[in-house]
Amino acid sequence: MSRICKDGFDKECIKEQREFYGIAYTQNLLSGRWKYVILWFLKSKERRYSEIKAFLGDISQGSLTKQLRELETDGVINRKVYPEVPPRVEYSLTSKGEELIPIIDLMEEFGKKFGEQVD
Amino acid sequence: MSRICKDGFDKECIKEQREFYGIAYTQNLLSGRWKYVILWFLKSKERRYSEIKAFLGDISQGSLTKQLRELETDGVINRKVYPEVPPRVEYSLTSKGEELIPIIDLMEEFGKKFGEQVD
DNA sequence: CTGTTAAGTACATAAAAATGTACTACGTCA
DNA sequence: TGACGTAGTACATTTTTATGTACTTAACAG
Repeated sequence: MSRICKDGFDKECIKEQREFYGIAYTQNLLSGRWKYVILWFLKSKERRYSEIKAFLGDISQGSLTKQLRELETDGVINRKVYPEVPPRVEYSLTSKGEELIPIIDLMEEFGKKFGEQVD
Repeated sequence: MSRICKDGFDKECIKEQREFYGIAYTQNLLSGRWKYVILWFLKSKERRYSEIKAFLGDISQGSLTKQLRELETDGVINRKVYPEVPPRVEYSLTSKGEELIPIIDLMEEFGKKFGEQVD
């Protein structure tokens, strides 16, 4: 998913005057090959970096880190680092992130309804 | 937004076994720089190609046509051609597309709530 | 006969996003 | 001393998306 604004959501980029400011903001936040799935996975409980990576399977480390950083920057996930060796980092939804759950749920429902018809 | 599968949603690409099949399907359907906004714009009524283009403003013809074709292929919008000259083409949501409205609405709500804090 | 119009198409190019490979840090275990 | 494991970083490269420019079609107005 390409962001409407390449680097974060720039209010100069999509002027507030534009009627579609709302969806544009949200879609920007969620644009990225894996973000929906990551959020979906964090929905039930906090997860370690390695768990997320294993769950997604095909994602590269660089990409995963990037997506997580963006989600963190956008305030939808928390990153908690445990000062241990080897390192342990746990990701969880913030309260803002929790508010995305209804959207994720509807999307899953929609996908289940229409996606599997193709089988 | 990058599609999880480059060319449509290939069930070989994301195996059904995967728990995240549902959201993956939906996010695939909606991945594209302008799709959410296009659907949002079609929400209230059918629109002509030129209206959509004018509304989006910055989109190129090629991109717009591509996004519309994908949405059509995925069955969320209808394309009605009037055999006139100059041509007239009207786009509208299909019933499947209508089912995306609640998602669009929630996203807009979320965006309005969190997006404008940045002002 | 020529210009105008809407909705495209075709193709080369640019920009953005994702990937692969290699490399790091640091305590612990043997 | 040296390998192990987690969560990264760096950077070059590939893949995917989006863009820009030019061209098309056919009826109608002048």
